[in-house]
Amino acid sequence: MSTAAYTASVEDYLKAIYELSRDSGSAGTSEVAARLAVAPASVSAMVRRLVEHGLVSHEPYHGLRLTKEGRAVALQLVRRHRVLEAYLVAALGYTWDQVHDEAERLEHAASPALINRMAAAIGEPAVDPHGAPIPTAHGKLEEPKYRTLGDLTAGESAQIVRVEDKDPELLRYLASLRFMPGATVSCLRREPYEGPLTIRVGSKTHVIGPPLAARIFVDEA
Amino acid sequence: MSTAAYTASVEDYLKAIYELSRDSGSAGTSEVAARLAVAPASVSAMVRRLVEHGLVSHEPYHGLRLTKEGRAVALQLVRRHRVLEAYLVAALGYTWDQVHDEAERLEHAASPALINRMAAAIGEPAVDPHGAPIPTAHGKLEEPKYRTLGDLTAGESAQIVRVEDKDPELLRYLASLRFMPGATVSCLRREPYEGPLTIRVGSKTHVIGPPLAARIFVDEA
DNA sequence: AACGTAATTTAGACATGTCTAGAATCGAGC
DNA sequence: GCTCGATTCTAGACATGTCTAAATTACGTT
Repeated sequence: MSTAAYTASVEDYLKAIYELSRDSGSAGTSEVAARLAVAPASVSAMVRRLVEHGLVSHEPYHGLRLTKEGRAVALQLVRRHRVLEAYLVAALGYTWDQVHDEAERLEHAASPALINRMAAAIGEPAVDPHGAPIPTAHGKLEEPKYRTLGDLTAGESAQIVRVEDKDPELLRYLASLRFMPGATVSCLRREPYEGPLTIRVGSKTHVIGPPLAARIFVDEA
Repeated sequence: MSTAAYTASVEDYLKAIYELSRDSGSAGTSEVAARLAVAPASVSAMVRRLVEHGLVSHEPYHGLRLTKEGRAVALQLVRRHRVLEAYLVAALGYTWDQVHDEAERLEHAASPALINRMAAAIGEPAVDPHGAPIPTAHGKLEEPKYRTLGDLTAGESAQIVRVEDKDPELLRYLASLRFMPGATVSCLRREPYEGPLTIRVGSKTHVIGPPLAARIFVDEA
């Protein structure tokens, strides 16, 4: 519980650990260091404090896990971030490649009340502009594991539901291809040996490589 | 010029010095300390750094002045603060007593681009919800010195143009009296020896003391 | 089972911004 | 012109969050 106010750094570490351990269950020191662009030693130092505050459990040399409290803090930050992104696009005319950095700064300063007002003003969206689901004010979040565009077999159709959100250049490229959440796509061809995929979206076809295809998430059409 | 990014603390000090020296020409160490709720020694330490960065000039024991660069930074912060206040009221349904604290946190995180979008979205207001003028994106600000409600002579009428903005309780009280920018007021009576003033606004009359009257600014009706 | 590499942690340093305690300075009143 | 009280500055300490360099641990390979 606790309404303790944590520093921006503490929140950033918790969010990083949350996102890294979402798939693998736990996060490694240098993974966290890489994501936050700090030295591994800095992570060790911070982790000591996070453990003291009961936000993280740490088995030395074997990884980090969030406690219940740590996860709650992380989810509130994720909510603030995603609501801000959605609001900037829906209410202030931002494009989806411009919102990540702005939200990254605002998320530490915006009060929960402001976030709730913003969410209400744009109709309580369920996902952010990149298709990432928004936790509720009570910290509930369902984050389905989708297949990626690279998992489609030739001839298969699907709907784009989410894309990776951190790289503005990637987002501009995807927008130019109309590879955006809601779009229906068909896999026309798959070249063998990890070769390129031919994808149709609308009336256009594009050839993309597997690394890009792995960053685009799809669901049943 | 310089697009150097200053820390939130540095910006806060510059804003405090700006606001304190606006009237008196220069600001004292303990005035700044009181406004920022820090010890005078902390101000001395910070001032040393501000001088090194060319943001403040300091004649030891005799006060602080902003340099051109320091004033530019302060004015940008003032702009961010006042645009945020105006936006929260106009676009998100905040009341004028709720916006100061929220804006105080957001002002350090909001980019100039966001501020400009917010200002555009609500029609480029000239003043914030308390009547304080908003500096332009280029840092131009005209801050007239108004008379106060306490300066009115009996029988005189005027228009409220601005009120002090930092005390939420005061703002709620003023709102309950309809003492808000735009309202036309008449001074019906002034009791002698710093006595209370009888003020009419709309169809109602209120009796207020000189300390309160001094915090309400008026102009020709 | 021992080795070597990679990951992790510890040790010690630094920058920022804060504090308390005490020294220096100013200026008003005598 | 001197003294006293208030203001301001300096000195030294501490908390947070970061770094580099060096020590430690884990684990796959041999």
